Amino acid sequence: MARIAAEPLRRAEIVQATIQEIGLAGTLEVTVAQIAKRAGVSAALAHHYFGSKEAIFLAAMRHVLAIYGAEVRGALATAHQPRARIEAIVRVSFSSTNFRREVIAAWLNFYVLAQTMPEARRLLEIYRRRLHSNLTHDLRPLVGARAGAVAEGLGALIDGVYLRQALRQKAPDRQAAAQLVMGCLEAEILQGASA
Amino acid sequence: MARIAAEPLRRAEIVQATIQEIGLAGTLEVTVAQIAKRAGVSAALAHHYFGSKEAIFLAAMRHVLAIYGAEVRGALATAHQPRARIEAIVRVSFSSTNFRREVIAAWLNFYVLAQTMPEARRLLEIYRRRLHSNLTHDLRPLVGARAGAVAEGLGALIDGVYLRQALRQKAPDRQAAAQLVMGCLEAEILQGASA
DNA sequence: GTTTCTTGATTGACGAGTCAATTAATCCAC
DNA sequence: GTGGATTAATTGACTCGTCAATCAAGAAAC
Repeated sequence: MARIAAEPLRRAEIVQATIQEIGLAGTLEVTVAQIAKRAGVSAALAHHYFGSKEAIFLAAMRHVLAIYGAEVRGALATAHQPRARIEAIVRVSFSSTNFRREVIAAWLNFYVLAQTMPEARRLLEIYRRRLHSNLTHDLRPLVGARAGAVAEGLGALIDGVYLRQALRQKAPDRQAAAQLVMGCLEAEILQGASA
Repeated sequence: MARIAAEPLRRAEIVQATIQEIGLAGTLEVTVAQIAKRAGVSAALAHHYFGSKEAIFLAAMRHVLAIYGAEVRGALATAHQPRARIEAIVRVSFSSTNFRREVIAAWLNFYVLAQTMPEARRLLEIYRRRLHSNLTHDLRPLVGARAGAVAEGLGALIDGVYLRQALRQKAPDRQAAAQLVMGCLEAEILQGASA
């Protein structure tokens, strides 16, 4: 038995390589051989640990979502006012991490996967529910009972703005993206105040 | 020479079959043979008319965008008040046509394509510019100088809401989607009035 | 000497694109 | 009108390549 557990290490390397290859191709049309080569192992080993290509993709998806989740938690840890916390979430959603080529490719392809792979759809649902829950919590003091509905809108807006920035010819303008979303939030808060 | 021009007819059939196959697979991982079979022709003929699989996909993308554009024009033709015109655009974006399985699959996969195929990105840009221009035009009377910025936000919101509705487990709630977007519009108008 | 790690080799299948050949419609010269 | 020339429409068969998954067997650790 190899003393140090090789399995977790290899798995991580393969997941990392998968994300990089997806970023390079822009597609899920990457071969297990390419992934394995980048990870410095044989294709057979990748199959040995994951069982199938599909499982490799799912592991990669979980990894990307986990990183996003960790970033959000990190940003929330230092923000305490409701508005600041919402802005933290928005900024993380448009962080440079999330606009790296591989991450963009991962998200877009996960949307495609979610159509036909129940597990992929489930993962996406989890991401959305957590975002919704975070937003609703901090919106409550700002817009009261409308918090849930506004969170729904803000979540969709974040996705939409991300999509548009990700597919621009020019480099993404993260500042503008955040401002657009925060501007919409201001409008919703004002409406709440005047209603 | 075949009297009746067979080419346009065949091309249309192949494009139609392509969209259906993409919808069925959820992916662009459909073979030319599958497409051709559904269109009732040989794979060789598809290659003969389009030259490559990539060209077939682009033609399908153009077709989906053209239909969307036509629907928008149709809806705008009967709406004359600014607010009604904007609502018409929103409703068309969430029309049952656009939530058909094939159309959803087409859009999601075109996003993926746009990362690496300049022509696909260009087509997407055209769709966005037209949407932006339509919205800005009708927003002017409602929010004045902020029309451009608000149009940007509404456009992104439409995309985001569409994405979320398209990937829900449950059937898309078109009514709720439209209301969410229109609600956001109201907030923006109120903000304009109070500023 | 047993367990884990690792791979080369292989299998069995599929797929994009090419090509030569077949069919059939249209034209034109007479 | 008629028969050959022309051109478009169409395909089956083929090429060359790829790829996911399997397996048996080789290292290496304990």
